[in-house]
Amino acid sequence: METDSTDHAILSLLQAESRADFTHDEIAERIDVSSSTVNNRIQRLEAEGVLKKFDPVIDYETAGAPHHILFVCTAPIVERKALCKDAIEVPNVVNTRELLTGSQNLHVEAVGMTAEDIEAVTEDLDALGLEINGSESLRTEYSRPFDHFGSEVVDESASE
Amino acid sequence: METDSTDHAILSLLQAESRADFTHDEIAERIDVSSSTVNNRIQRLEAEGVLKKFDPVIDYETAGAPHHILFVCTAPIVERKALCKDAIEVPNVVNTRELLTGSQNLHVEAVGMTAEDIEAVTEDLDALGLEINGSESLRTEYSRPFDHFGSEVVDESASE
DNA sequence: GTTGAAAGCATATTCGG
DNA sequence: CCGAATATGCTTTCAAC
Repeated sequence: METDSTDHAILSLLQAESRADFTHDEIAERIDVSSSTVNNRIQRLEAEGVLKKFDPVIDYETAGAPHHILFVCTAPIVERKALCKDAIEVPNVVNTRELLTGSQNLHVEAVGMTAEDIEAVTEDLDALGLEINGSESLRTEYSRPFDHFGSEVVDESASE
Repeated sequence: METDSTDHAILSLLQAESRADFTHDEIAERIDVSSSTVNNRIQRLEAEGVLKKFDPVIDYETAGAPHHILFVCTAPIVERKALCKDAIEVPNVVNTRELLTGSQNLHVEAVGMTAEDIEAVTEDLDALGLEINGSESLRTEYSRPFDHFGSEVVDESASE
Protein backbone atom coordinates (compact mmCIF):
# COMPACT_ATOMS: atom_id res chain seq x y z
CA MET A 1 0.00 0.00 0.00
CA GLU A 2 1.05 3.57 -0.72
CA THR A 3 1.31 5.67 2.42
CA ASP A 4 2.11 9.37 2.34
CA SER A 5 3.34 11.78 4.97
CA THR A 6 -0.19 12.47 6.23
CA ASP A 7 -0.66 8.75 6.89
CA HIS A 8 2.70 8.57 8.61
CA ALA A 9 1.92 11.56 10.78
CA ILE A 10 -1.36 9.99 11.85
CA LEU A 11 0.23 6.61 12.62
CA SER A 12 2.98 8.26 14.59
CA LEU A 13 0.56 10.33 16.65
CA LEU A 14 -1.65 7.31 17.30
CA GLN A 15 1.35 5.49 18.72
CA ALA A 16 2.71 8.43 20.64
CA GLU A 17 -0.65 9.19 22.27
CA SER A 18 -2.24 5.80 22.63
CA ARG A 19 -5.11 7.04 24.75
CA ALA A 20 -8.71 5.99 24.38
CA ASP A 21 -9.76 9.65 24.40
CA PHE A 22 -7.38 10.78 21.66
CA THR A 23 -9.80 12.28 19.15
CA HIS A 24 -9.71 12.82 15.41
CA ASP A 25 -10.08 16.54 16.10
CA GLU A 26 -6.93 16.55 18.18
CA ILE A 27 -4.99 14.73 15.46
CA ALA A 28 -6.43 17.11 12.86
CA GLU A 29 -5.24 20.18 14.76
CA ARG A 30 -1.74 18.81 15.29
CA ILE A 31 -1.12 17.91 11.65
CA ASP A 32 -3.19 20.75 10.18
CA VAL A 33 -5.84 18.92 8.21
CA SER A 34 -9.57 18.58 8.82
CA SER A 35 -10.95 15.91 11.09
CA SER A 36 -12.81 14.34 8.19
CA THR A 37 -9.51 13.83 6.43
CA VAL A 38 -8.16 12.16 9.55
CA ASN A 39 -11.20 9.92 9.53
CA ASN A 40 -10.80 9.12 5.82
CA ARG A 41 -7.16 8.20 6.26
CA ILE A 42 -7.68 6.06 9.35
CA GLN A 43 -10.47 4.14 7.64
CA ARG A 44 -8.28 3.53 4.62
CA LEU A 45 -5.35 2.40 6.79
CA GLU A 46 -7.65 -0.03 8.58
CA ALA A 47 -9.17 -1.29 5.33
CA GLU A 48 -5.72 -1.84 3.79
CA GLY A 49 -4.50 -3.72 6.85
CA VAL A 50 -1.83 -1.25 7.94
CA LEU A 51 -3.67 -0.33 11.11
CA LYS A 52 -4.73 -3.72 12.39
CA LYS A 53 -6.17 -3.13 15.84
CA PHE A 54 -5.89 -1.27 19.11
CA ASP A 55 -4.44 -3.51 21.80
CA PRO A 56 -5.26 -2.66 25.39
CA VAL A 57 -2.05 -2.57 27.43
CA ILE A 58 -2.68 -4.18 30.80
CA ASP A 59 -0.47 -3.84 33.83
CA TYR A 60 -0.76 -7.44 34.97
CA GLU A 61 1.02 -6.81 38.24
CA THR A 62 -1.37 -4.05 39.26
CA ALA A 63 -4.25 -6.24 38.11
CA GLY A 64 -3.12 -8.93 40.54
CA ALA A 65 -1.00 -11.26 38.39
CA PRO A 66 2.58 -10.79 39.55
CA HIS A 67 4.32 -13.42 37.42
CA HIS A 68 5.40 -12.21 34.01
CA ILE A 69 7.83 -14.51 32.20
CA LEU A 70 9.52 -14.82 28.82
CA PHE A 71 10.33 -18.34 27.65
CA VAL A 72 13.01 -18.72 24.99
CA CYS A 73 12.31 -21.94 23.13
CA THR A 74 13.54 -23.98 20.21
CA ALA A 75 11.11 -25.52 17.75
CA PRO A 76 12.04 -27.79 14.85
CA ILE A 77 12.29 -25.49 11.82
CA VAL A 78 9.52 -27.11 9.82
CA GLU A 79 7.09 -27.04 12.74
CA ARG A 80 8.05 -23.59 13.93
CA LYS A 81 5.16 -21.67 12.42
CA ALA A 82 2.59 -24.20 13.60
CA LEU A 83 4.05 -24.34 17.11
CA CYS A 84 4.00 -20.54 17.32
CA LYS A 85 0.25 -20.72 16.77
CA ASP A 86 -0.16 -23.70 19.12
CA ALA A 87 1.75 -22.03 21.92
CA ILE A 88 -0.60 -19.04 21.98
CA GLU A 89 -3.38 -21.48 22.93
CA VAL A 90 -1.60 -22.57 26.10
CA PRO A 91 -3.32 -21.18 29.22
CA ASN A 92 -1.62 -18.06 30.62
CA VAL A 93 0.36 -17.44 27.42
CA VAL A 94 -0.26 -13.90 26.15
CA ASN A 95 2.22 -13.48 23.29
CA THR A 96 4.30 -15.64 20.95
CA ARG A 97 6.93 -14.55 18.43
CA GLU A 98 8.55 -16.56 15.70
CA LEU A 99 12.20 -15.77 14.93
CA LEU A 100 14.31 -16.74 11.92
CA THR A 101 17.19 -18.51 13.64
CA GLY A 102 17.80 -22.22 13.77
CA SER A 103 17.69 -22.52 17.53
CA GLN A 104 16.01 -20.40 20.17
CA ASN A 105 13.54 -19.46 17.47
CA LEU A 106 10.36 -19.03 19.49
CA HIS A 107 9.64 -16.51 22.23
CA VAL A 108 6.68 -17.19 24.48
CA GLU A 109 5.41 -14.59 26.97
CA ALA A 110 3.29 -15.82 29.87
CA VAL A 111 1.48 -14.21 32.80
CA GLY A 112 0.25 -15.89 35.96
CA MET A 113 -1.23 -15.36 39.39
CA THR A 114 1.04 -17.94 41.00
CA ALA A 115 4.31 -19.76 40.43
CA GLU A 116 2.21 -22.85 39.74
CA ASP A 117 0.57 -21.11 36.78
CA ILE A 118 4.01 -20.60 35.27
CA GLU A 119 5.13 -24.13 36.08
CA ALA A 120 2.07 -25.42 34.22
CA VAL A 121 3.07 -23.36 31.18
CA THR A 122 6.49 -25.01 31.04
CA GLU A 123 4.82 -28.41 31.13
CA ASP A 124 2.38 -27.51 28.38
CA LEU A 125 5.12 -26.07 26.16
CA ASP A 126 7.16 -29.19 26.71
CA ALA A 127 4.19 -31.36 25.81
CA LEU A 128 3.87 -29.45 22.52
CA GLY A 129 7.38 -30.56 21.66
CA LEU A 130 9.11 -27.28 22.38
CA GLU A 131 12.57 -27.30 23.88
CA ILE A 132 12.75 -24.59 26.55
CA ASN A 133 16.19 -22.98 26.47
CA GLY A 134 15.51 -20.48 29.20
CA SER A 135 12.90 -18.49 31.10
CA GLU A 136 13.35 -14.89 32.15
CA SER A 137 11.37 -12.60 34.40
CA LEU A 138 10.23 -9.57 32.45
CA ARG A 139 10.90 -6.35 34.27
CA THR A 140 10.23 -3.24 32.26
CA GLU A 141 9.01 -2.67 28.75
CA TYR A 142 8.90 0.49 26.63
CA SER A 143 7.25 1.17 23.30
CA ARG A 144 7.28 4.11 20.98
CA PRO A 145 6.32 5.16 17.44
CA PHE A 146 8.20 4.03 14.39
CA ASP A 147 10.56 6.95 13.83
CA HIS A 148 10.51 7.02 10.10
CA PHE A 149 6.93 8.20 10.37
CA GLY A 150 7.61 10.46 13.31
CA SER A 151 10.29 12.41 11.51
CA GLU A 152 7.77 13.42 8.88
CA VAL A 153 5.20 14.68 11.33
CA VAL A 154 4.39 18.34 10.87
CA ASP A 155 3.46 19.08 14.44
CA GLU A 156 1.93 22.53 14.64
CA SER A 157 1.73 22.61 18.42
CA ALA A 158 4.63 24.67 19.71
CA SER A 159 4.08 23.76 23.37
CA GLU A 160 5.72 20.35 23.29
CA MET B 1 -5.89 -2.93 43.30
CA GLU B 2 -8.82 -5.23 43.84
CA THR B 3 -10.24 -6.58 40.61
CA ASP B 4 -13.33 -8.77 40.50
CA SER B 5 -14.69 -11.10 37.86
CA THR B 6 -16.53 -8.26 36.10
CA ASP B 7 -13.24 -6.40 35.69
CA HIS B 8 -11.56 -9.54 34.45
CA ALA B 9 -14.33 -10.23 31.95
CA ILE B 10 -14.04 -6.69 30.60
CA LEU B 11 -10.25 -6.86 30.31
CA SER B 12 -10.44 -10.20 28.59
CA LEU B 13 -13.01 -9.00 26.05
CA LEU B 14 -11.03 -5.82 25.39
CA GLN B 15 -8.02 -7.94 24.53
CA ALA B 16 -9.94 -10.53 22.55
CA GLU B 17 -11.75 -7.89 20.47
CA SER B 18 -9.23 -5.12 20.16
CA ARG B 19 -11.22 -3.18 17.60
CA ALA B 20 -11.72 0.56 17.59
CA ASP B 21 -15.45 0.01 17.12
CA PHE B 22 -15.89 -2.36 20.05
CA THR B 23 -18.47 -0.52 22.14
CA HIS B 24 -19.36 -0.52 25.80
CA ASP B 25 -22.83 -1.70 24.78
CA GLU B 26 -21.38 -4.78 23.12
CA ILE B 27 -19.30 -5.60 26.19
CA ALA B 28 -22.35 -5.03 28.39
CA GLU B 29 -24.45 -7.49 26.40
CA ARG B 30 -21.78 -10.18 26.39
CA ILE B 31 -21.16 -10.12 30.14
CA ASP B 32 -24.73 -9.25 31.10
CA VAL B 33 -24.32 -5.93 32.92
CA SER B 34 -25.42 -2.44 31.93
CA SER B 35 -23.25 -0.28 29.71
CA SER B 36 -22.88 2.30 32.46
CA THR B 37 -21.34 -0.36 34.66
CA VAL B 38 -18.94 -1.17 31.85
CA ASN B 39 -18.09 2.50 31.65
CA ASN B 40 -17.65 2.79 35.42
CA ARG B 41 -15.33 -0.20 35.52
CA ILE B 42 -13.23 0.87 32.55
CA GLN B 43 -12.77 4.34 34.03
CA ARG B 44 -11.73 2.85 37.33
CA LEU B 45 -9.30 0.43 35.68
CA GLU B 46 -7.75 3.33 33.78
CA ALA B 47 -7.57 5.50 36.91
CA GLU B 48 -5.94 2.71 38.91
CA GLY B 49 -3.36 2.08 36.19
CA VAL B 50 -4.44 -1.44 35.28
CA LEU B 51 -5.60 -0.39 31.82
CA LYS B 52 -2.75 1.79 30.70
CA LYS B 53 -3.43 2.59 27.07
CA PHE B 54 -4.60 1.33 23.72
CA ASP B 55 -1.65 0.66 21.45
CA PRO B 56 -2.29 0.79 17.72
CA VAL B 57 -0.90 -2.35 16.10
CA ILE B 58 0.76 -1.41 12.82
CA ASP B 59 1.69 -3.84 10.07
CA TYR B 60 5.01 -2.24 9.21
CA GLU B 61 5.55 -4.41 6.17
CA THR B 62 2.25 -3.39 4.61
CA ALA B 63 3.02 0.20 5.54
CA GLY B 64 6.24 0.00 3.57
CA ALA B 65 8.89 -0.89 6.17
CA PRO B 66 9.99 -4.46 5.46
CA HIS B 67 12.78 -4.84 8.01
CA HIS B 68 11.64 -6.00 11.43
CA ILE B 69 14.43 -7.15 13.73
CA LEU B 70 14.90 -8.27 17.34
CA PHE B 71 18.27 -7.51 18.90
CA VAL B 72 19.29 -9.58 21.91
CA CYS B 73 21.72 -7.49 23.95
CA THR B 74 23.67 -7.56 27.16
CA ALA B 75 23.82 -4.53 29.42
CA PRO B 76 25.87 -4.22 32.60
CA ILE B 77 23.47 -5.11 35.44
CA VAL B 78 23.59 -1.76 37.18
CA GLU B 79 22.97 0.19 33.97
CA ARG B 80 20.35 -2.17 32.63
CA LYS B 81 17.29 -0.15 33.54
CA ALA B 82 18.78 3.10 32.27
CA LEU B 83 19.94 1.51 29.03
CA CYS B 84 16.47 0.04 28.46
CA LYS B 85 15.14 3.58 28.52
CA ASP B 86 18.02 4.93 26.41
CA ALA B 87 17.59 2.27 23.76
CA ILE B 88 13.95 3.23 23.15
CA GLU B 89 15.27 6.65 22.05
CA VAL B 90 17.36 5.18 19.24
CA PRO B 91 15.84 5.95 15.82
CA ASN B 92 13.82 3.04 14.38
CA VAL B 93 13.60 1.26 17.75
CA VAL B 94 9.96 0.54 18.61
CA ASN B 95 10.15 -1.66 21.72
CA THR B 96 12.61 -2.50 24.49
CA ARG B 97 12.29 -5.13 27.21
CA GLU B 98 14.38 -5.57 30.31
CA LEU B 99 14.99 -9.14 31.49
CA LEU B 100 16.28 -10.40 34.82
CA THR B 101 19.23 -12.49 33.67
CA GLY B 102 22.85 -11.58 33.95
CA SER B 103 23.61 -11.71 30.24
CA GLN B 104 21.36 -11.22 27.24
CA ASN B 105 19.20 -9.11 29.50
CA LEU B 106 17.84 -6.56 27.04
CA HIS B 107 15.62 -7.15 24.01
CA VAL B 108 15.40 -4.37 21.45
CA GLU B 109 12.89 -4.46 18.60
CA ALA B 110 13.56 -2.28 15.56
CA VAL B 111 11.78 -1.53 12.30
CA GLY B 112 13.25 -0.01 9.15
CA MET B 113 12.65 0.82 5.52
CA THR B 114 16.11 -0.36 4.47
CA ALA B 115 18.95 -2.57 5.63
CA GLU B 116 20.87 0.63 6.32
CA ASP B 117 18.26 1.70 8.86
CA ILE B 118 18.92 -1.51 10.76
CA GLU B 119 22.68 -1.21 10.41
CA ALA B 120 22.43 2.26 11.95
CA VAL B 121 20.53 0.79 14.91
CA THR B 122 23.34 -1.67 15.64
CA GLU B 123 25.82 1.20 15.62
CA ASP B 124 23.69 3.32 17.95
CA LEU B 125 23.13 0.43 20.37
CA ASP B 126 26.85 -0.25 20.36
CA ALA B 127 27.56 3.42 21.06
CA LEU B 128 25.26 3.24 24.10
CA GLY B 129 27.54 0.54 25.50
CA LEU B 130 25.30 -2.41 24.74
CA GLU B 131 26.82 -5.68 23.71
CA ILE B 132 24.77 -7.16 20.85
CA ASN B 133 24.61 -10.92 21.26
CA GLY B 134 22.43 -11.54 18.24
CA SER B 135 19.87 -10.11 15.86
CA GLU B 136 16.89 -12.04 14.56
CA SER B 137 14.34 -11.35 11.89
CA LEU B 138 10.88 -11.34 13.40
CA ARG B 139 8.45 -13.41 11.38
CA THR B 140 5.10 -13.88 13.02
CA GLU B 141 3.62 -12.68 16.27
CA TYR B 142 0.44 -13.64 18.08
CA SER B 143 -1.25 -12.11 21.10
CA ARG B 144 -4.22 -13.09 23.16
CA PRO B 145 -5.98 -12.29 26.46
CA PHE B 146 -4.65 -13.33 29.82
CA ASP B 147 -6.52 -16.56 30.41
CA HIS B 148 -7.10 -16.22 34.08
CA PHE B 149 -9.49 -13.41 33.28
CA GLY B 150 -10.92 -15.19 30.26
CA SER B 151 -11.90 -18.24 32.23
CA GLU B 152 -14.15 -16.11 34.39
CA VAL B 153 -16.00 -14.51 31.52
CA VAL B 154 -19.70 -15.25 31.56
CA ASP B 155 -20.29 -15.03 27.84
CA GLU B 156 -24.00 -15.02 27.17
CA SER B 157 -23.68 -15.16 23.39
CA ALA B 158 -24.28 -18.72 22.29
CA SER B 159 -23.34 -18.14 18.66
CA GLU B 160 -19.58 -18.24 19.09
C1' DG C 1 -8.61 14.09 -1.90
C1' DT C 2 -10.31 17.77 1.30
C1' DT C 3 -13.57 20.50 3.67
C1' DG C 4 -17.36 22.17 6.89
C1' DA C 5 -21.77 21.34 8.70
C1' DA C 6 -25.26 18.30 10.21
C1' DA C 7 -26.93 13.76 11.33
C1' DG C 8 -26.01 9.51 13.76
C1' DC C 9 -24.23 7.22 17.60
C1' DA C 10 -21.04 6.04 21.55
C1' DT C 11 -19.70 7.72 25.90
C1' DA C 12 -20.09 10.34 30.24
C1' DT C 13 -23.15 11.99 33.75
C1' DT C 14 -26.90 12.18 36.65
C1' DC C 15 -29.99 10.51 39.53
C1' DG C 16 -33.13 7.01 41.51
C1' DG C 17 -33.08 2.20 43.47
C1' DC D 1 -22.70 -0.24 43.96
C1' DC D 2 -25.76 -0.94 39.86
C1' DG D 3 -28.89 0.51 36.19
C1' DA D 4 -32.03 3.67 33.19
C1' DA D 5 -32.43 7.87 31.06
C1' DT D 6 -30.37 12.26 29.78
C1' DA D 7 -26.75 15.22 28.06
C1' DT D 8 -22.47 15.64 25.89
C1' DG D 9 -19.44 15.28 22.27
C1' DC D 10 -17.05 12.24 18.92
C1' DT D 11 -17.45 9.95 14.46
C1' DT D 12 -19.40 9.55 10.14
C1' DT D 13 -21.59 11.15 6.24
C1' DC D 14 -22.46 14.09 2.33
C1' DA D 15 -22.77 17.95 -0.85
C1' DA D 16 -19.55 21.04 -2.66
C1' DC D 17 -15.06 22.39 -3.99
